[in-house]
Amino acid sequence: MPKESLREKLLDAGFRVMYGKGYLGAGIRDIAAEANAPLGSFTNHFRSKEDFAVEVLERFFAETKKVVEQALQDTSLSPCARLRRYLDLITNRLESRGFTCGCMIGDFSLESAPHSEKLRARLAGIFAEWRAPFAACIAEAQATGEIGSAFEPEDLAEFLLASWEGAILRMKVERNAAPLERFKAIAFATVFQPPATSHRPTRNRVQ
Amino acid sequence: MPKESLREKLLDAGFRVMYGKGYLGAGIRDIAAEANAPLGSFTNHFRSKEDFAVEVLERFFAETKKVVEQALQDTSLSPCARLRRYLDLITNRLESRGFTCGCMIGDFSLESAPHSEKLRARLAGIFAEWRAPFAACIAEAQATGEIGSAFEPEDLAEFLLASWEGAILRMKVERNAAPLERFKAIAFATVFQPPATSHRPTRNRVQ
DNA sequence: TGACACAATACGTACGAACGTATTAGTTAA
DNA sequence: TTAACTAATACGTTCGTACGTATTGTGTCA
Repeated sequence: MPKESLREKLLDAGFRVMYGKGYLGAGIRDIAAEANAPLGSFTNHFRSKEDFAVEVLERFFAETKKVVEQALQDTSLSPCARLRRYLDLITNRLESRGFTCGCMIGDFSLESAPHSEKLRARLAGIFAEWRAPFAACIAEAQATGEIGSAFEPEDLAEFLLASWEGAILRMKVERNAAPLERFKAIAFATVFQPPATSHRPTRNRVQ
Repeated sequence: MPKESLREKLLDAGFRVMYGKGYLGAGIRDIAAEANAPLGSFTNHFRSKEDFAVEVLERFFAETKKVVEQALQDTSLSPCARLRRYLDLITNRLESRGFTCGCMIGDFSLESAPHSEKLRARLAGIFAEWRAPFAACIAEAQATGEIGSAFEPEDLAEFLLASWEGAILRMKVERNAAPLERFKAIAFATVFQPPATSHRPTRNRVQ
């Protein structure tokens, strides 16, 4: 084998730079410099910036999945508490960066979905994959009555993750935890609560 | 007065181009070309792209405020129905663009908040101004019992707008109305509903 | 009334930097 | 020796911005 590859270092650096400055905002040279790698190594390992970004996004998602696992598979907590735990863990991570960075998945959704069909398609897949364990957890909560069964678990999971992205978006402008805490307080006091009345209608179907 | 100014045409074009391609994605030349204006006119009228973007954002917000007014001041509807009407009006607008464009305020929040302190500060102000009429409407709904009073109207308004931004974000990736309809269905069946039980605790305070 | 200075704007062009990408020579280790 | 990779440089384009000049309407004064 030849010299030790800089591929991993480039992806790590790309993760940091793109997380902070977005897809368009992060230049190839910024990334190479952050990785202490020459520009040629980038060309050697990646066909294009777009392909590179897909791999970086994959990395971010892999990290996110770890957090999901950590929170949602903690069977010492009730299903609902597990959901909350996930949001708390993410909150801690966002705080550690001073609330300046949000979620790369959300960032890419807004910024690169119009530019790159490749990224958009992958993002759609990521959302589906992301949602699954949450839907499972919500289904469990519905089975125990901890959450109302008025909506499908998949719809509630989508709602949770999408709205959470919205809270993160607000956080980025406000630069503090208030939008996150507000979301958690309201969501877990309303949507993710036992059914209020006993005469709930049959399960709603989101059209 | 000299020749007819191209300032307005440039702002209109900037609105269209930046709405579609984002702040970084939209080049000065794209905008000038869209306005059928020479590049020099841009320089003549605007100190910088950043300053230009603030004015474009102002334009978008002015349009948004019109929709807010149209929906929230329709006293033929109940307060809660007015909130829903706003979301429906926005849904129609998003549909007319094929769900490819979202909300410029949200887009700029993610994309330009890290780059431009000027834009970030204005965005924070815009959100506060945007929230006010919703908070008033929610307060009215709480007074009539149409919505529970467990949370402050301002917090609920923030929650509504932030989560709605999250739904729009998802819409941009999915390219259809499902995330929007899902949000409306769930939100108005849970958060924006009368208090479920009669023994609600005293009003929660979001920390 | 008419010449003229003025301000505001249009307009074409140019600058320097940064962009993403490509090329080529050199280095390393199996 | 050869494949994999580093390393440096170069290419063509586009970026945001700046400058110099032309053009146009307006107010002023002889």
